[in-house]
Amino acid sequence: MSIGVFLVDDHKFIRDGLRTLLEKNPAIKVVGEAEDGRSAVRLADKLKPDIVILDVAMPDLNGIEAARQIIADNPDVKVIALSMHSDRRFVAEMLKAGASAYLSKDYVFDELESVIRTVMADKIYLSPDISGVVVENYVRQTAKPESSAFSVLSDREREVLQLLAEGKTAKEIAEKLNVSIKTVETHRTNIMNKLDIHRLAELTKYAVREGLTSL
Amino acid sequence: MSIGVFLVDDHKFIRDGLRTLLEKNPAIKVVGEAEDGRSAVRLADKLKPDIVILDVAMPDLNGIEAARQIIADNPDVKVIALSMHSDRRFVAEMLKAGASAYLSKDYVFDELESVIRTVMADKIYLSPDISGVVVENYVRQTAKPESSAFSVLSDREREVLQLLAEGKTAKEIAEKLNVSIKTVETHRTNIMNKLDIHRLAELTKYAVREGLTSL
DNA sequence: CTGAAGAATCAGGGAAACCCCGATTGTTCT
DNA sequence: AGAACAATCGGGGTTTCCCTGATTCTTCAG
Repeated sequence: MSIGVFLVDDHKFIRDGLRTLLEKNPAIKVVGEAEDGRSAVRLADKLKPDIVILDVAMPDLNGIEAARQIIADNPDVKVIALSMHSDRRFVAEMLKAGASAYLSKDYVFDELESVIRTVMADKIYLSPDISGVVVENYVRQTAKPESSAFSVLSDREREVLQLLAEGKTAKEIAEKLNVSIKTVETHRTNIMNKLDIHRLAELTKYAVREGLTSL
Repeated sequence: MSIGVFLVDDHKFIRDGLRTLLEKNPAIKVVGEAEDGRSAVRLADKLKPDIVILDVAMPDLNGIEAARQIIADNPDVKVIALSMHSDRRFVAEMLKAGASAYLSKDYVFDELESVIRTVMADKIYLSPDISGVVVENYVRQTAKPESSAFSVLSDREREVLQLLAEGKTAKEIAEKLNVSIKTVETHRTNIMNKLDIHRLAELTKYAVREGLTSL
């Protein structure tokens, strides 16, 4: 039986590239695609893939958050994270979220097959440039209490923060999340209190720094 | 008679470093310092320096805008721009603003004296890594119509945009600029219309991309 | 020189955001 | 079981946002 792969990336040409690459291997079948985190979470439940290949930075719901939710819903799925940059925070958080592999896009086309073999064997795969980051972080792990959004904010709050930083109004967020405006406003207030940032502009910059949204 | 130099940088340690460096030369006298663009403009009028050494990225009023205003008020002054990065846009805009020199901070300590000699002789000085950028830009100048904030927005609008992106409210900006809140709000509206960006979050990200503010 | 265009200034008014309350439900951890 | 926290909603008041319209002044081309 073939390995079902689900592709999630906001750039179509990358999805196409991955699909082409993967379909050269008859043991692999691409069962679906998504271009943002939210639909990825939704589709993952339906498609029941063996592997999700997931971009770290995406609109609407970022890759880390999406990974968290996908893995929570489907404990057996293997998540392979793709990233443009080898940003420390992303790597750490992705792995905490339960990803099985993290590779920078430069290496994707060379490594993808061996990555899939590795994760299917329940092992962790890191591309060469990432391993360094992980080790380095591991070494000085005791030094920093690792504050940042990912520890202070709850999942939902990070989600709201990302949408806020993408320019959505409370109303739009409420509609998207299917909750009341008041709920979103409460989240916003709580976020601002937790971070001690009371200006939308500063919040936006914070979100960019934290990788919750891109410029 | 000695050459009067006015130092403008938001990092004290850089001002200190420059001062130490400059004062080794008896022909040079540091006549003052400022740590943001707005006070730089104000002080430049009083101090009447021969040379202003100006950081490109600063809070409140950025270096490019400050250079524009300082040169407008004091046509004879020589502006030496300092920059962390050799960003194309900054270089181009700084030179358009009338700066006499542009050097990346890596080179400051080696070159500063010869830079001062050069600009005092009414010549333009570019540090090695910058010259390349300028030439490159010159080569492909015909290609791009060079849109970006610097051509669409008026001086005042850029100023307001920067303050907005720094998290200031309309009220605070109004106080700082000594105009009515309504004026600032109109500027904001005009900015949004010109850029076709109608969300503060997106505006903030735009300002960061354009280098009007930093993360 | 004159009219058009742009820049800077300000006001009114409706929508949205912000903020301080309080409240319920469910989970999790001690 | 109780405490702590997350997520959900509501009331109600202040402030900010944002759009429309309007005036003055400068600039610049015809």
